[in-house]
Amino acid sequence: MWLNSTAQNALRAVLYLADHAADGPVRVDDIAASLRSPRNYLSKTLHALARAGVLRSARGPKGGFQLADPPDRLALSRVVGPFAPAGERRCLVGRADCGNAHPCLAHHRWVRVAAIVEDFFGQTTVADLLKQTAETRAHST
Amino acid sequence: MWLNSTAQNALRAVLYLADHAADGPVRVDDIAASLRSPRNYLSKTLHALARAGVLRSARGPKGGFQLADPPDRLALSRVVGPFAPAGERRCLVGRADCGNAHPCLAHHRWVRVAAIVEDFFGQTTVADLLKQTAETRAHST
DNA sequence: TCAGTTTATCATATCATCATGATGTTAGCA
DNA sequence: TGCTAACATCATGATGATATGATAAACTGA
Repeated sequence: MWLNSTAQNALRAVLYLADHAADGPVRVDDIAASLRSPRNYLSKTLHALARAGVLRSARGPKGGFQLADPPDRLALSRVVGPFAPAGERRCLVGRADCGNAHPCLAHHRWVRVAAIVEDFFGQTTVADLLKQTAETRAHST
Repeated sequence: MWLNSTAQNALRAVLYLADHAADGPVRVDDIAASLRSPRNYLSKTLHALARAGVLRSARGPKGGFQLADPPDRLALSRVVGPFAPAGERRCLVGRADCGNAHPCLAHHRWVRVAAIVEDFFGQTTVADLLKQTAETRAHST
């Protein structure tokens, strides 16, 4: 819905890595198989995350990808940001000059909603999502 | 940001039509010139809105487009909905089977945010946005 | 150093979206 | 009827996202 499929894959891969943090570096093949995601395309995506400082990558035997920071230091915006369209504006109708100074008709109502969404990505960490499962498991058990 | 450019054009065109409701049918050429939007592409977009019951279209002299309902009966979701990707799911990471029964890791936190956004589109009407300008004008005058 | 493993990257293919131009279709009016 | 105005639609192309396959580069362990 809100994220393009590349960003979705990136987020799923990061969650997978966070869940397998204890295993050390994880190979692209393993992640791709688990997510049922195309290998080389995922490789490119993960490499972009490495460039963004979200992951660390290592080549050769014993190589693979792992988180560069602990999950509670990793906000979703850092995972998803590298895959957002370049000129991402905040105007609902796409006006380049829309802002508090020159608002479009929808601006004042829309900024409030947009802020909530941005907060979600900025405040929620990967650790929060993993915690969520722990709670769910506690309930369902 | 959140809407593709077709949906943005649709919304801007509808706002334009609501603002010029008194003029009777408005020609595509006039709308396209005002929005600086490609004529034929806009025509296709407006036709889709007509099929969706948002607009009425008439061909020939004295023809053009106009709103099918009063602006206060026209929620933004009706304007924007016809241009949302078909399989639009609500799962943040794109899992088809994600829901309260089989939640993905992000589900519980994300549904709250998604609901707020959906409320915005469902509750806000075109009339609300026009009203907004009136208020802004009142302040700035 | 050499062989094997794994990521990095390039060239290319595919598909949907966005867009243009040409042509078809319908309505009003003399 | 026939002309003109206006929307409707078709064929085609441009662009960017998604994806595949081949190859390069780097690391490990022997």
